[in-house]
Amino acid sequence: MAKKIFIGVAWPYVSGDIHIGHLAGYLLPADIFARFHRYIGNDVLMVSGSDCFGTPITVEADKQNTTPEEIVKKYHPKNVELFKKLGISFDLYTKTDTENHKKVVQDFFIKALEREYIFKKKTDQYYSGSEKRFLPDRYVVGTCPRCGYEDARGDQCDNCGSVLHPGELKDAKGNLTGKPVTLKQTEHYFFNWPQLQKFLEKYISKQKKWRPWVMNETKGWLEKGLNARAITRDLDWGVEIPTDRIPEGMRIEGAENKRIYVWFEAVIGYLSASIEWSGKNNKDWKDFWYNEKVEHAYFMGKDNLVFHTLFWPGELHAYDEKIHLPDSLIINQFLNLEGNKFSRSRGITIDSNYIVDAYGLDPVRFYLTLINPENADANFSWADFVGKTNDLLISNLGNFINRTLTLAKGLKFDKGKPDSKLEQEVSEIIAMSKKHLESAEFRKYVESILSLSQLGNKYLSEKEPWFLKEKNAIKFKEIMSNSIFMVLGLLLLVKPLMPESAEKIEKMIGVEIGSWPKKETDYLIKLISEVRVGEVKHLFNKLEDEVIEKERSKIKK
RNA sequence: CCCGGGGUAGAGCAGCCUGGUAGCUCGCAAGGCUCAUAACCUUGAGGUCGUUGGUUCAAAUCCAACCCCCGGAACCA
Repeated sequence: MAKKIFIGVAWPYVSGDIHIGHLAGYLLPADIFARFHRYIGNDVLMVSGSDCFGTPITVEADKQNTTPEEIVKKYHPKNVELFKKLGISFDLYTKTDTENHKKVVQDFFIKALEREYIFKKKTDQYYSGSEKRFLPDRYVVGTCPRCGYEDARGDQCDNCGSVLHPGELKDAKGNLTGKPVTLKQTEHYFFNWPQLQKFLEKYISKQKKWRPWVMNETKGWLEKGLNARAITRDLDWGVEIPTDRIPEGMRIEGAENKRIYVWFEAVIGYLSASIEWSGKNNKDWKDFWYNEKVEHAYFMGKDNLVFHTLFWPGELHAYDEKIHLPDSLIINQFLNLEGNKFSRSRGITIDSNYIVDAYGLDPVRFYLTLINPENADANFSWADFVGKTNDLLISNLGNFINRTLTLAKGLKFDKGKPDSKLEQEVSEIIAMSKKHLESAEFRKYVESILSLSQLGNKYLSEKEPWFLKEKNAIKFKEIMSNSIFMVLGLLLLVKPLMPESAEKIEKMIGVEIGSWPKKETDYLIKLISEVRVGEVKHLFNKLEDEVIEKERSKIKK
C-alpha cells in the first residue's frame, strides 16, 4: 500500500545566504510534507542540492578573489550543516558540480539533441572587449532607442517597457565596468520550446493539484507562446558541452569555451540526485521515475515557477516520453521582512542559523509555517513573531499540554472510551489536519492543531478538574483521561511540524507514536492507559518584548 | 506596455469561483477562573470590504475603467 513520493526541493545557490525566506518559502513546507508522508508509511525520496554554477557563483568568486571551485568548497558544507540543524530531512542533499551530475546532464543533453529538441543557431551578443567576454543582456545598459531612457537594459527598457534585441541599445556599455560593449557573433544550442507547446498545453490541462494562481501564471506563459531559448552560454564555469558525443554536423564552433547554462542544467539535478542516492543506498532510482504509482511533488518560490511548471516537464519529455512528470508544484509567494524585501546587501535579512540558535528550532518552524506565503506574499515581523510565539504556541498549545500533564502527574489510567462528543471533535480535527497535510495547505494545518489545543483549554476550564482532585477522584481521573486523549492527539499532529517538541512530549508521557495509525482515535484511546506522566517541563520559553526592539535594530534600513 | 498575485477592523488573514448588508486569529476592553509559562474561559468595542461607475430586488462577491504594492526566463525564495 505504500506509495512512492518523490519530493524535489529547489536548489539554492551554493554561495547564497539561506535566510528565513528560504525556510518559509520552500524548505520547511517540503520537510513537513516529507515527514508527513514518511509518517503515514509512504516511501519518500526527498532530494536537493547546492546549485554551483551560474553567474552569482563566479561573481562571488571574483569578489573574494578566488575560484568558483573554492566557493563551492567553502559554502556547500555550510549548507549541509545548516539543513541538518534545521531538521530538513533530505534523503540526499548534493551539489551540481559532481561528476555524476555532469554526466547525467550531458546524457540528457545528448538525448534531447538526438530527439531533435535542440538546434544550433548563430546570434549577435554583447561582447565586452575590456573584459574579453560576452555579457548577458541584463549586464548591459544604454539608452533606449524608443523613449530615450538612459538606464535601459540590454533586453528591456524599464521605463517604456519595450523589449529590446541585441544591438538596439544606443551607447551600450557593461553595467559593472561602464566600458563600451560591441556586438559579436556567437553560436549556441537552443532548446526548441515551440515544438513542445502542444505537449505542454495538454500536460497543463491534466493537472489538478496546482494552486490556482500557479495555474493562471503558467497558462499566461503558454498563451503568449514559448520561444526557443539558448541553453548554452559563453562561460568557463559550468557543465561542458559533450562535443565528442555530438554528430559532426551538429557541433558548434568554440564549444570548449561554452557551457550548458544553469536554467537548463540545474533542474536536471532532481534526476541526477536520485541516481546518486540510489547508488549510495543500493536502491533503484527508476522506482521513483518510471513507475505509474509514484507521485512527484516539487517545492519552490514563485521566482522559480516557469522553470518547474513548463521547462522541467518539457525537458523531461524531450529526454524520455516515458519518464514521470511533476504532479504537484507547491509554489510559494515571497516572505518579506518588516515590510521590505530580503536583501543581503542592504542588511535586510535574518540568518537561519542565528534565529534557530537564539529562539529554538520549533518556534521558528511553527511561526514560519503559520505565516507561510502560500497564496500571497507574507510578512515576517519581530513583533508578530514574539506575539504569535507567546500567544499561540505557548499560551494555547504549550499551556494546554503543560496544565494537563501537571494535573495528570502520577495518575494511572484505565482502559476505556473518552467522552464521545469529545472523541468526535478530536477525530474531526485529526481528519482535517491530515487533509491539509495531503494537499500541502500548511497554514490550515497549523490552525487545525491550534483548534485542538483550544478545544482542550476550553474543556479544562469547563470541567475544572482541579476542584475534583480531592473530592471526586473517579471523576477527576475521567476528565484527565479525556485531556490526555487530546494531548495524544496533539502529539500525533505536531510531529511533522515540530519534531523536537514531539519527542519532548513523548518523553514526558512515556508513550511514543511511531507511525500515523490507520484509525487514529481508536489508536490514541488505546494509548491512554499506557501514559505515565513523568517530569513535566515547559516545551517553549516565553519571549520578552525587548526582543522586538533588539532584533529590529539589527535590520538596517 | 504585457502576464500573474495582492489591496477586507490596530496587525495578520479567510470569504469572492456557486451574489443575499462581513468572518477567523492576535491585539484591545470588561467579567469569570486559578491547574497552568500574568496563562486559560466568556462577553464586548472596532470595518463606507483600494477608487469610480455598471448589472441586479440584492455585490466584498459578477462586469468595466482606474490607482497602489509584489513577482516575471540578469541576480533573488
